[in-house]
Amino acid sequence: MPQEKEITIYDIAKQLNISATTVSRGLNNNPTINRNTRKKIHELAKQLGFRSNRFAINLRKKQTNTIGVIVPRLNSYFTSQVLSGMENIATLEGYNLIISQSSESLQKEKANSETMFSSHVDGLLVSLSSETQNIRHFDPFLKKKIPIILFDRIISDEQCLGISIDNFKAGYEATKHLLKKGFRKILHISGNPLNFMYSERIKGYKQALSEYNIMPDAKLIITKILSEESGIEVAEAILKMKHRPDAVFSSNDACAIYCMKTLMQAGLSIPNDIGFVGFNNDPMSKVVEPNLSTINYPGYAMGEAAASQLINHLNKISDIKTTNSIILRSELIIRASSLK
Amino acid sequence: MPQEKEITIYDIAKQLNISATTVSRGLNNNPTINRNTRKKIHELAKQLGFRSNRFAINLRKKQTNTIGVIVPRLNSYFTSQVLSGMENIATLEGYNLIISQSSESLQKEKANSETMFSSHVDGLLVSLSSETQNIRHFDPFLKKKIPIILFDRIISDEQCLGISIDNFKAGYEATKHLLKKGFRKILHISGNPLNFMYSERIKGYKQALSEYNIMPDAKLIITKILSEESGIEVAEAILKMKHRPDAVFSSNDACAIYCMKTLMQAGLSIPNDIGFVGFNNDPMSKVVEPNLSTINYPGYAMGEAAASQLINHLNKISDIKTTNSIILRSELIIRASSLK
DNA sequence: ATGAAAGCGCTAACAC
DNA sequence: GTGTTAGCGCTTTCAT
Repeated sequence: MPQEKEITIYDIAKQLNISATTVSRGLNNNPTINRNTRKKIHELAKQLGFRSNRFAINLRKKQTNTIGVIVPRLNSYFTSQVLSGMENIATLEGYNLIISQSSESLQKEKANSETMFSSHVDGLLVSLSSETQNIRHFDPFLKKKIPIILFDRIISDEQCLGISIDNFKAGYEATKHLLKKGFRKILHISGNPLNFMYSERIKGYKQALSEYNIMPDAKLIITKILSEESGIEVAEAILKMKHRPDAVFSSNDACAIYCMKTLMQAGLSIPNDIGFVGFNNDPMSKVVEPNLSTINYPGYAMGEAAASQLINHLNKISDIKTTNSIILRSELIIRASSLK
Repeated sequence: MPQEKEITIYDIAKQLNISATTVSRGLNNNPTINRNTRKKIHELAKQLGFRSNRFAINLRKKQTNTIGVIVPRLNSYFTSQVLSGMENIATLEGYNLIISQSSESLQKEKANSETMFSSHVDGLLVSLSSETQNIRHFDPFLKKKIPIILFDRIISDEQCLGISIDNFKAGYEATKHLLKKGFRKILHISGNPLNFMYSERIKGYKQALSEYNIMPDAKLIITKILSEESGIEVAEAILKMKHRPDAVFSSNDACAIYCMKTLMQAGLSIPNDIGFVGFNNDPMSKVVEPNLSTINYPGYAMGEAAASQLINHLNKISDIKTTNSIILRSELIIRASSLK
């Protein structure tokens, strides 16, 4: 199979005895070009197997039709949902996605952003690493008016649109639900509260408690990295407590599930001894027995929203700057783990 | 914040009173350039906020440092593992990943491949859609000697390296294990057997049976799309059977789990009434009770292997053509669901 | 309705 | 060790 030479608009021009300019215009369906000429151009292009060279186009137009995506980790169910939503919109709109993960490291996030920058992405979709406290490392993009949309793990910033759920409301609803079901001493497993999304959930948790005249107890708010292991650790801590909580609200399903399982192994009954509500609606939450009540976190919708907002902005259909945040609907899913 | 003009090597050249060529060489650390000059160039570049224009480079070099990835679906645990492995290697080696999903549709797979083609990816990493029976739609790549590596969902092809596990062996080991534990009437839930990976597993299943002098029974091999729903359907079918199987080997964990759960709800005991082995080692398999025995499917390692093979080929360190397939180690993980 | 010419930013051959 | 020159493939003035 011989390596074929790449066909260019000049090849088409030569064969048709017209100029490259005309070919270029014809290919782009510029209406100033005669219908007939256009048709001929398209036909020959197809016949010769012409494919336009994106790099020449990019070089000229200074636009790449590429969107950069940076996520904390690729190997999570939530991320895969988000990417799926983004990919659908991007493909539909003729954009490519280039994707990288920060592995929850600020340093890697910076490195990724540099790569994205020198790849001249048209826009950026970012979910911040857990280490990230500000977004000054994205300033080069902002300086060049390259739009950035933050999603899920966001930081409030004048320049960037943020897309997330109402974490306060979610935390409030989860806690309120447990209270309604008669649970009173509710332990909360949180991620790093320096992170806006976790601090909001804590606020919601406290608000719900206050409505039942319960003073939040600092010892009942445990900060963890929300892994399976930390779920087990929390369970072990609970087992050692003199006055055990009667419910747990965890900011993550995996953590909740392994906590539950460890407690059950120790002989406790869920939800009778301890009720549980998780967060994310991971597929695991429907598998564990009893099924875990949780907050549905709309990953796919979030991916779609982020991508279409960005593309609309790029196409000047809308302007990110006029909106500062978009709140997606999340909802409490009540299952057996919180029904005494 | 004013939109800054893009800095080019000419700007650097002018300020340093040297030629653009020297700047280019200096930036690329070409040793023919004086150490001192190089240092000056790098310093000024940094100071001016210079970023090289990939498109000019690509246009010249006809190489994009971009790898295209096409997967059947983005929103799966396995895929997310694979991508994570690929991303790590690619970033390390200075390659970008552009990612798209076929949604198990041949037509979308073709469309994706065209986009990748016109994006001039340096190479392609593909896991085929369930509809795909041959890879002729990738011929344009092969004609241009753009390397393609197939992974997971592969088809045997002269031109492409395939990376997968030994599906025959995995099917054999899963079945053999059940037989060893005393199960004799083993139902197998398979994906579409036109697909090589599933047909191999079936062969392994049959081989194990034959070693125990058990004739495979066509009614005990059920072809499904391997979703949660099909797991439930299979369970319902089993409940209606006169002579029920005493074990199930499912080619997918989710399917196995929902089958198990449905049977348990109907009062059957796992593994005493029916033993179970799944496939993939999904996180769910460690959550369900009893824990599901399964085949560990090394997604992360597969992603790494595929990416590094491709990059080595691109860097002429190795040649894909000399290898035709790479088999990754998979292993049986024995848990409670198959221990009578 | 079409074309000529210039240039996007970079690198590689060839010179010195 | 460094510079000159040409050209990658395309689009976009400005002409006609």
